[in-house]
Amino acid sequence: MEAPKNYDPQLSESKWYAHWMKKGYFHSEPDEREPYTVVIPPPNVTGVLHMGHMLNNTIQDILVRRARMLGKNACWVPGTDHASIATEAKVVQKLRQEGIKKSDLTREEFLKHAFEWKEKHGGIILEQLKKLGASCDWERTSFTMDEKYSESVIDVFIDLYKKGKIYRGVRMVNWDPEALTALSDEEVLHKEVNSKLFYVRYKIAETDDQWLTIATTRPETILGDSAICINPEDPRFIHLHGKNAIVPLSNRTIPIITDEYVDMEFGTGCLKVTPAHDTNDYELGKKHQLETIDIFNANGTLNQFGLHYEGMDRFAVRQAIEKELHDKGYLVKTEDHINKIGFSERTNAVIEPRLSLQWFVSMKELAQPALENVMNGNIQFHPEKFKNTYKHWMDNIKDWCISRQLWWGHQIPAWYFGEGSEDYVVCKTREEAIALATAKSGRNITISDLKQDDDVLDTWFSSWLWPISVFDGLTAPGNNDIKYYYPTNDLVTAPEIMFFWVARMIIAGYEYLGDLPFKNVYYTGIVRDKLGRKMSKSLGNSPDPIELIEKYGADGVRMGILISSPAGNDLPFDSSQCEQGRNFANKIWNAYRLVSSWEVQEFEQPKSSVIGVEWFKSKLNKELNTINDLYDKFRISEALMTTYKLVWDDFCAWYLEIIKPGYQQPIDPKTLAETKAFFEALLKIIHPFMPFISEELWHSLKNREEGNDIIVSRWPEIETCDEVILRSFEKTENIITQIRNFRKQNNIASKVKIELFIKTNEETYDGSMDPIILKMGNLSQIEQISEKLNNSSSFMEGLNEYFIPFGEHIDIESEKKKINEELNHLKGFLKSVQAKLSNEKFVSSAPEQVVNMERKKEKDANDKIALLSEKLSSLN
RNA sequence: GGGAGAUUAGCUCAGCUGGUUUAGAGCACCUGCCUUACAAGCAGGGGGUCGGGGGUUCGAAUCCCUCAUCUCCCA
Repeated sequence: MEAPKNYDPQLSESKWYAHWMKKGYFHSEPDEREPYTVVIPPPNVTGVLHMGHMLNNTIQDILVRRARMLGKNACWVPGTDHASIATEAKVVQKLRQEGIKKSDLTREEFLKHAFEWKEKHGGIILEQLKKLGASCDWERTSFTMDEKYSESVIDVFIDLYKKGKIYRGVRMVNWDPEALTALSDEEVLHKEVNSKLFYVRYKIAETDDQWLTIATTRPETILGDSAICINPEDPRFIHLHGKNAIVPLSNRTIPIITDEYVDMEFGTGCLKVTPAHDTNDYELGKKHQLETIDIFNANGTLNQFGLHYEGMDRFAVRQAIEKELHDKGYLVKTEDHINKIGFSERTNAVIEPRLSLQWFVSMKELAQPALENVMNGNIQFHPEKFKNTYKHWMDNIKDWCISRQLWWGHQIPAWYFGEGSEDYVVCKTREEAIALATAKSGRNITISDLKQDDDVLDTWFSSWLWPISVFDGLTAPGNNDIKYYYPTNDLVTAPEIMFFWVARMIIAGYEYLGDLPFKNVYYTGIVRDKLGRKMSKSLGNSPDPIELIEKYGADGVRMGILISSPAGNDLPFDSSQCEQGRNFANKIWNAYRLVSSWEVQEFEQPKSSVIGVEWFKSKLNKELNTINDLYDKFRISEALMTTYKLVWDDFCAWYLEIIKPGYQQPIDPKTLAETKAFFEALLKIIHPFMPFISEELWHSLKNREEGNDIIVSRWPEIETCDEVILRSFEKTENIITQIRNFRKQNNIASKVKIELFIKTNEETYDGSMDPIILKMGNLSQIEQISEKLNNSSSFMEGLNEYFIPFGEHIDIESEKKKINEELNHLKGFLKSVQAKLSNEKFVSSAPEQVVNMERKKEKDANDKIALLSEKLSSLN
């Protein structure tokens, strides 16, 4: 049965994916081959596929498939991340819809709900990746809360604690009043916001009517003020040194202190100090031993220190207090002001700096090898510019707050046996805890005396072990997998999580295995919509990837998303790009239809086919070489573009047209065999980008033995490439284009045969390409002549002149115009060349080669101008 | 406020260890074609002086300075 005109992706995709799965091609076990390992950036377990995943996983699949074809033992480990805060937020929300409050549940009950949710929604994203064609080793699917995995997380906590790298302490942390947890610095997004600057006056103590004015963006925190601070150098406020001030509304007396920290230029030069609610104020408070008055509850409402505002939300209080300050004469004025405010990455709540007791990892020392090995190139970033960002962060690395006041995650293995700040032990089990606590306290501790820390660990405290723990590298050290697959090869991820994840994996890699976790990091860009906005669920501007796949085919979408996406660049995505991908698939499909339609008959290979084959062999090798090089440089989208042009332009538009027999004519066996061999090689090159159609046609092209699938075929080897024939063919293309141009300008149908005469002025002309020109130009003959041919249209290629005899309706004027345009161009060119050559300094100081080149340009241009001028005069 | 990067055809990007022809590609666009592989196609074509200014050099999109605009990271 004849193949349909258009390629239908639906028919091949599920078929071949199932076939690959059945054959176990994605599964990897250690063997004697060279390993090629990629670990997926684990998506949130309850997430759904978005365009960012599509880009990211397409790139990984391309790398993995190519490595497999290069004969490596390719292993792509998939999995999901428990994403503690994001998942917990979703579960809490879902429970709320059912009328259940988290606070009404015990930890165990809540976790039961969470696991149910995970069972129901977890892993949808992995199923979606299969639609994309991702060749992950699904037998190795990991989850950051798997038993072994969790064990390794806890082990690492204990180990770092024992090494003194983890400590517990009261610090100013980023508090998310909505999720009711602390966040790491990296989880806070700073945004510019229009706000107001409030000028509030404070009475100076023991005076009747002396005041000072402060400027603040947060008037509600007045109730937590512990001091007023001025710059000691500020001449305006010398009289305030050593005095006290009265806090409005609460009427507390607070000291006026001096510190260089205060910017005399900003606001009024008087700063109110609220150590409990601002990071800088906290530092000031510590320095000057100020009282710390925390006026907020955990959820952002005011507590008893908030006086009559107790129980109200912080933002409501800001409005109310503005009014009260105004009514009571404390508010001097307000001004519009733009400042940066921190928002929770997950809940988008305004972050409240809050003093609390948390666990921290001390990072400075741990970070050293991770910094060095990126800077010295042991780990390579693509593009390299991200090294700068990385270095900047690593040089200024801060301690990492790892405790989260959540339940979904790895519960911190600390056991408390008393109220004292040191009354705890860190260990794996309750039994160990009893023994340790007994020893530490010097009294007999029983189970009922022990309470495990309620908090869980930051999600990234488990993700940073990903390349190690998916291979059980910590719980079963030195096992075959970890020995074989680690270090992994390439990591493909977004620059946004360079600090969250990439940097910390590198740190963990060196700390725990003494080796890098991966050799290359490929940073993808952010997928944006046409308007340049980041694609997000809340904006609703992200197309559903699954719908795209249904519409354009997985191959089409893969190509569409990759075609204009160099590493590290944002990708403005428009679904019309997938059309290009779909069209390409269709082009390949039709090339196959053509090749498969030919009848074979025994006869001698036409001269044009002999040359065509010879040329394409060289062309294929040259471009394959380029493609390999681009892969090595991680210039994946350029490798795709090169492949696209090789297939569409060189193979379809040129090669197939050259060897194509006339309508209903047979083809000779030699040409057909060679063409099929080319087609096979091309399908292999296409396969990493478009796995489905390449597998489909691989089987259409030939009956294959069981197990002879393109996915496990060998990547084409580079053979020699004849540069001479390539250059000669380029000229031939020009000649044929000129002939087509002549036809078009003179309205001569492509079916009508025409004659071509050549006057050769170049010695190298050997006529070897004539059979191709004859066929592609649809010529009746090519004849060499030694004199100009009158009454003809002509063009030049190099210095050779080509003549096509005039038909009846040739437009001499347009012929002249054409020649004049070319002359003008050449004269302009010549002028620029001569300008250089007449410059003595150029001739004396430029390298000889360069000067000679310019001389040759000058000669060529002159020769050509002479020939064209002559031609022009012959037309007159 | 500190740091990094970018600015090349309508769009997305190459080119940037300075010199192989007065800048390349894909898409989009324009013109003509339903020429029996493909109109999801074929053939042909137009379009930028490389963000502005200054400098170094025999020579700059490519190096330096400066201004402008944008993006990202950090505080």
